[in-house]
Amino acid sequence: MSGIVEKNQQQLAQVLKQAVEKAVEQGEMPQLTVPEFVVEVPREKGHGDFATNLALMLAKPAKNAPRKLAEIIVNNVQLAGTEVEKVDIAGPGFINFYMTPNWIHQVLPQIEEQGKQYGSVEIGEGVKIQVEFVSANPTGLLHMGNARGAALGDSLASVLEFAGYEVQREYYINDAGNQIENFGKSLEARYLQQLDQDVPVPEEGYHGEDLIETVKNFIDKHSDKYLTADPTKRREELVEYALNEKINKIKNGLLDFGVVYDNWFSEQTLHQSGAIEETIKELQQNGYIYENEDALWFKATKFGDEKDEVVVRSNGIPTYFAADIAYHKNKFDRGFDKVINIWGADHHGHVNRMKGSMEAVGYSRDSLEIILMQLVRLLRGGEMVRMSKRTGQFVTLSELVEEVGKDAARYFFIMRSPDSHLEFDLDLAKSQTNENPVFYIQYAHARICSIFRQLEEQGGKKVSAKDVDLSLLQDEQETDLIRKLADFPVEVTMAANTMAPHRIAKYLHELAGLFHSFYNSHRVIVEDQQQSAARLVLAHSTGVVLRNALRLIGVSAPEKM
RNA sequence: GUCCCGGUAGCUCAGCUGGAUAGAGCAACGGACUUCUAAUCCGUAGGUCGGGGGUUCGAAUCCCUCCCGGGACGCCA
Repeated sequence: MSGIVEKNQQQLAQVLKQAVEKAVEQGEMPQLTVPEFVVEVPREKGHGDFATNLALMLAKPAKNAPRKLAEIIVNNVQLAGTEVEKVDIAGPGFINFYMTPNWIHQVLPQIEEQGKQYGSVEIGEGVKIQVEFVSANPTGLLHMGNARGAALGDSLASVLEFAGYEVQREYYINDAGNQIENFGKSLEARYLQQLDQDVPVPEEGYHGEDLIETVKNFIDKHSDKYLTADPTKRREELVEYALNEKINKIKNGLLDFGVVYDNWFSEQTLHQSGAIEETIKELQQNGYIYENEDALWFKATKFGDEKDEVVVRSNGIPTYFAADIAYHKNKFDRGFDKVINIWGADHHGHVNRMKGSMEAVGYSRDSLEIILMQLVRLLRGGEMVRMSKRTGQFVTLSELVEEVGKDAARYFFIMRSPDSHLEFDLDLAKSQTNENPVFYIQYAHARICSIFRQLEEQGGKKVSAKDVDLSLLQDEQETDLIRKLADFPVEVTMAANTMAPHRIAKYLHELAGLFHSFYNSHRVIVEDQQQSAARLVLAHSTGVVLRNALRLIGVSAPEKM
């Protein structure tokens, strides 16, 4: 189910290879194996529809000038059965192919036929991938970093699915360990404060004011019956209640953001099942653990890391890292061929030892892929919004969605590469003007829908691409748009291969732009029935592709604006 | 000090597994609404791709080095 662009590239690569082999056979070139070469789409329109660097790559092995070799190739290439109309040799030795004017039109019936599936490819071949993202501590609310991770992870998962991978979305709930201890102490302090006791929130605790709310809810339910209870018991009850509330809030917040997980994985289960102990034992047996100052250390340096890392503290409690090793081992045990984690850049020190630990338990370090995202800078009124989790001052995901809407938020978070610091301008995201790329794209879709509403009002009807003379679409704005539609499967492939959903955002923006140009230069519904039908097919196809691409990034395609 | 990410138009960023004359959006300037939505379009202008060296037929892209900005270097997560 690959697109026509890729089909033609593959076909050309094939005939080019045969041309070289034939030339060798006839003694026009010395004995050689055909080198790696590419059939690419030139940046310049004047360089044809496709071009190859084959002759340049042959220069060394064939010991001949590239342009001379290009001539030999062109003389030997068998183009019958291809859509090639003209071949040129240009520049230092590129071979340029010009296709028949209608080669690109085939994509329109293809889009009609495949509908929601158009653009999907099969490069994944059913390989099982897990994408774990957000996994924020259930001790608080989701902040902008989590939001970026949510948009990125969900979109990446969608892209991979569309590319033929079998994908699972997972959230890891850190509901155990040290931070839960602190969480309990913080809740306890807030609880006692509500009951008029003068107890400060611990220095290393959670100072967010949302905990006050949580504790109030707890008191509504249980009144002050834990005021005099055993502190351990009191904290346990508070933690259980609060975790439940927080996780539900996180779930709902993500749901409003269009993110739905296949699995919520609890860290507690790793402690309870003994998986952590077992994993440490396995590491020990493999010789990657040693003791120092009463603590157990993992030999991360054996796997290229800078220093070793504690897995069990001197007090006998395993570290977060130990749980993480057990957790990631568990992922691979579940049969995933590839595991992708999306982390904030502040976790980068964790990457190498995590990968190393997977090697230490018998998996490949390369099967664990970690995408690090850079920070989000929030701007309002041209000024940076300061965010501090410790003081509890930050904009939450829910607040963001309420302020700018799900669509704008999701688009803004994925429109930049994860490597780039994201500048999120709240005013821009809210603005309903041409500055805002989300509206620009959605407007293109709304316009298309409007055309079909108009058509219906006039009593006209849609015609199938198969019954239309598509060769009537020859104007530049028309063919540019069709060419872009044909690129969609290529974009999906690229986005999946490089794990880069921002490519889809960029593609959408370009596609919308080409549609707007077309729309402004041509009326779709015109007197000439044939012409009208052809343009309606084009408009409809554009609508399909816009919807498919928007779906991948979780942005809606409104019919009216 | 070591490691990671970035440095491309006034601003925000694509392009980076090497290809031909480096792109987009916004901002600026000049045009287009009796028309299927002007939330749009058309045009103009804007560049030492951080600096320097190297590899090659060819470098924004790969290698080395330096400079600048951000981040990470805990028996925290």
